[in-house]
Amino acid sequence: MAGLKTTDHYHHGDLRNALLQAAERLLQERGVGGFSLRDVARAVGVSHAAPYRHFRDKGTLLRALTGRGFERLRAALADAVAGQRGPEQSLIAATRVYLQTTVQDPGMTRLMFGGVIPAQGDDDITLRLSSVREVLVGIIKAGLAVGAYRDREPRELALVAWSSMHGLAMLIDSATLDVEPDDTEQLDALARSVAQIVLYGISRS
Amino acid sequence: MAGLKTTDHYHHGDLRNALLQAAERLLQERGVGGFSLRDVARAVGVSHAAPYRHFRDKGTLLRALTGRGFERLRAALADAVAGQRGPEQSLIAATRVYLQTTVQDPGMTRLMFGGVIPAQGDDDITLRLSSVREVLVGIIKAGLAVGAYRDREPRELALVAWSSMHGLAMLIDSATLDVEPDDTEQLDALARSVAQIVLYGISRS
DNA sequence: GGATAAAGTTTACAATGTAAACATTGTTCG
DNA sequence: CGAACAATGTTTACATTGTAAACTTTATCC
Repeated sequence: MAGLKTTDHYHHGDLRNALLQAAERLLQERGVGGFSLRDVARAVGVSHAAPYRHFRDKGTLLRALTGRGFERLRAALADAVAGQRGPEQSLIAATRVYLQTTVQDPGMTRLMFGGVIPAQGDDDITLRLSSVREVLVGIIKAGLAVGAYRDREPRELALVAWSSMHGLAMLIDSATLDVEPDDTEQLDALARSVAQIVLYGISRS
Repeated sequence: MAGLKTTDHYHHGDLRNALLQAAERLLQERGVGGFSLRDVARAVGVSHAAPYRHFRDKGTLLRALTGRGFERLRAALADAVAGQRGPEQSLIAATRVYLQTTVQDPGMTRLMFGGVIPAQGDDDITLRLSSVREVLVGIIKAGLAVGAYRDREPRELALVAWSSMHGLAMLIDSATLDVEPDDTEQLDALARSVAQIVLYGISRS
């Protein structure tokens, strides 16, 4: 049985998770560049080659991290949607949360959406990603069920909503838009503005 | 006078531009990762330290490249808008071109919007970037002038349009959406779909 | 025509990702 | 119980990279 004593002996006990955790912290602090496997090893207090017993290479570790990121995004979205009354409020809330989650941790966001990682081919990521999509599609379907939206494929409408919130998030994250990431008021205002117009756009005229 | 003879002597003649050109090609071929200054130097046939006479460091070269990217995007957008009749067609055309330009060269796109570079503080980039924005704002203003759109700040409406096309582009570029980058038909269809709904959204009901 | 600046080169170094060989610990089966 | 074996760490080694420093060659200017 794996001892929880975390004795600083030869075997760590739960190195894989410790590495992921440290990596996540470093990612937040120094961004996706300036992120070295050796630093991660150092942070955990283990030799620089030790991570290779748990991850084939740097990319594999990063991919595992990415999975966590998508899972958190999914959870945040699902939470946001859960507490809302109608599909309209849901979409606005989702947009707000998407923006917040994504701007709050730029390192993770870049990892997830920056194309650093070959996400294709990774089943875990593909799965979690489609879970994120499903939340958005779910919002749209709810609206369609009430007859509030234009009669189109749910996926098509969801894609527009997703693109809008995602684009806004990326523009902010890449500093293309000059927005203070900590100014939640401004963030919420932007989210509402965009979500509102998307709602106009997908609603029956 | 700077000789154009390009003799392979000690002095290259126009190394700065040669480096940028080679760098752009490498960026396309190998992406923003796997992009080494030394490779660039090699490609031009010059010692690995030579680039430092023209660029303070790797980041500076990349920033110069980024500038080119934004300029091309601006030009492409301006061109697309120029040949259109009304603001509606302009927006659709702009979306299509934005998508195309951005998906066609993922390396450059990631460089421009991937947050690899500290774009803030670079006057050149800031300028070119706001030129891009101005094209979009221009489209909106044209629509507002005809009284076609909701009475809001042009910048607000432009932001929605920008977010939508940008988000769609980024989702495709990051392989989050499973779209063949070469399938221009599908790309155009997506662009039209998104632009159409944005138009619905910003139009007077 | 010689001083000086500009543009290249060579040499050097520290950091990184990763492979290979080795060491230590936990586990399993006679 | 103890010996084989697998799992998990460590050390050593190497090629690649970014970048600094010292040196060399060419162009320019009085």
